[in-house]
Amino acid sequence: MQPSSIPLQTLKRLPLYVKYLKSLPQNGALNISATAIAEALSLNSVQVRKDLALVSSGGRPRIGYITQDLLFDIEQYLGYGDTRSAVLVGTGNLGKALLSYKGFSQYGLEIVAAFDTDPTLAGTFVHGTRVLNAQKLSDLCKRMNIRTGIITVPESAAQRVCDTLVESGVLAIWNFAPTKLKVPQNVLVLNENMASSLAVLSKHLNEQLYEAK
Amino acid sequence: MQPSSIPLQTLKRLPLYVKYLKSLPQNGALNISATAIAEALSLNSVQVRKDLALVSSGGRPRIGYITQDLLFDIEQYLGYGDTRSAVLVGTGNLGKALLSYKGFSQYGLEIVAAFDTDPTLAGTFVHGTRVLNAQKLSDLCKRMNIRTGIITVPESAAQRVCDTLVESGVLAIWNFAPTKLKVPQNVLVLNENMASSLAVLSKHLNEQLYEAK
DNA sequence: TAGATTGTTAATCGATTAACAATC
DNA sequence: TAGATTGTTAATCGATTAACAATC
Repeated sequence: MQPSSIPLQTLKRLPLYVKYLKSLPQNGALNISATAIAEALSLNSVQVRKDLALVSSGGRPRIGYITQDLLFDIEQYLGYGDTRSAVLVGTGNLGKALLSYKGFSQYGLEIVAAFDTDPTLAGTFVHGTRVLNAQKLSDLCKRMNIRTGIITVPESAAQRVCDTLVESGVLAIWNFAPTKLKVPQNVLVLNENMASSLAVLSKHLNEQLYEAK
Repeated sequence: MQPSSIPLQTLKRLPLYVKYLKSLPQNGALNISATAIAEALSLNSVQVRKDLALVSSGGRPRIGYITQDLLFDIEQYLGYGDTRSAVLVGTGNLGKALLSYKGFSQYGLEIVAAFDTDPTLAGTFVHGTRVLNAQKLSDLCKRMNIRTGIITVPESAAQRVCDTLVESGVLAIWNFAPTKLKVPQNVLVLNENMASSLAVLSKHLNEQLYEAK
């Protein structure tokens, strides 16, 4: 497999296709067209065709794709096949919310343990995931070859946690703390930025209310 | 004020500038340069200069901006001045996490009430916010002129909640349910899409692990 | 003055959309 | 066959980055 580089935006849309294909009735039509997918997801049909062409070669004019084959190809591409183990650090409200989120395994991610500095939490379970003392973070990551870390600690602790994760071999970090993490070049940090979203919402409202006058 | 249209990406970066400017020591330098901001946030300096020029005219060569004036201009632009009231629907784990998030008021958003269909929750408080029966959603939105709604209900209920919000005058919806909401053209829906983020993480890992071989 | 920093114009880049030939 | 659907090439669009003159 080539470490081929598809456009980032395409990559982000692939899970939408997976979700839609899975939502189709099992006893429905055998085939699905890019046009139909585009229609259902309110996307441009050329865009969908291009996306699909990048990860599958099963498309046939007039017929479309065999639904199950297409689904397989996309999941294959995304690497959903082999489930990835992840750790979550920080079992505050947001951490708990993520732990309770049922959808992760569907996307090939399994949170094998959660960590917190509060010693009274050690040994407890949150939504079925064991909480361990933060001191054990590095050990467990190394021992289990963990490559993905989710950071849901307060801003003040985020960089320290990040450093520990990186030092323990983690290569991808999903950061929910509102801070810019410093990492080596080979480590990917994905920031979930609520403030940016709020700015977009807020501005839209300003404009709507202004124009309404 | 014009309903001027700055680039979406600029809009998303503005909160980062606000946060950084607020983090500076009160007794520090009076001025700040776009160059310094860019450096601190790991952004391109031309990009920052362009962003700032769009919302402030206080920049002076060799000197930069007066920190407090710049902060005021950005916040002014974002409309953080007048706090916006919002409602949150669905007090599951994610809803609770958002309610506990202290940062909203900082961005001009105040969640005035939360709603849930579970009648046993009615009248309780979650992190200081009152939980009301979902039946009262429409009434309260209309009465309080609520323009922003946050949806943290399961996918199956999301569209129904969305319809109620829109019918009650809400113009901006922050959707955490993994579904595409149908709304009139003047309503903005901002989707918080965890699956897309996971796809990006997952792919990066594939490549890292592949290349490492 | 010298040079750091601004704002702006032009070039580049990445993604979307339009146009269209190929094909089942 | 006719026409729906594919994949691809070209045009457009939006954002980033480079180059540079203006200025304090």
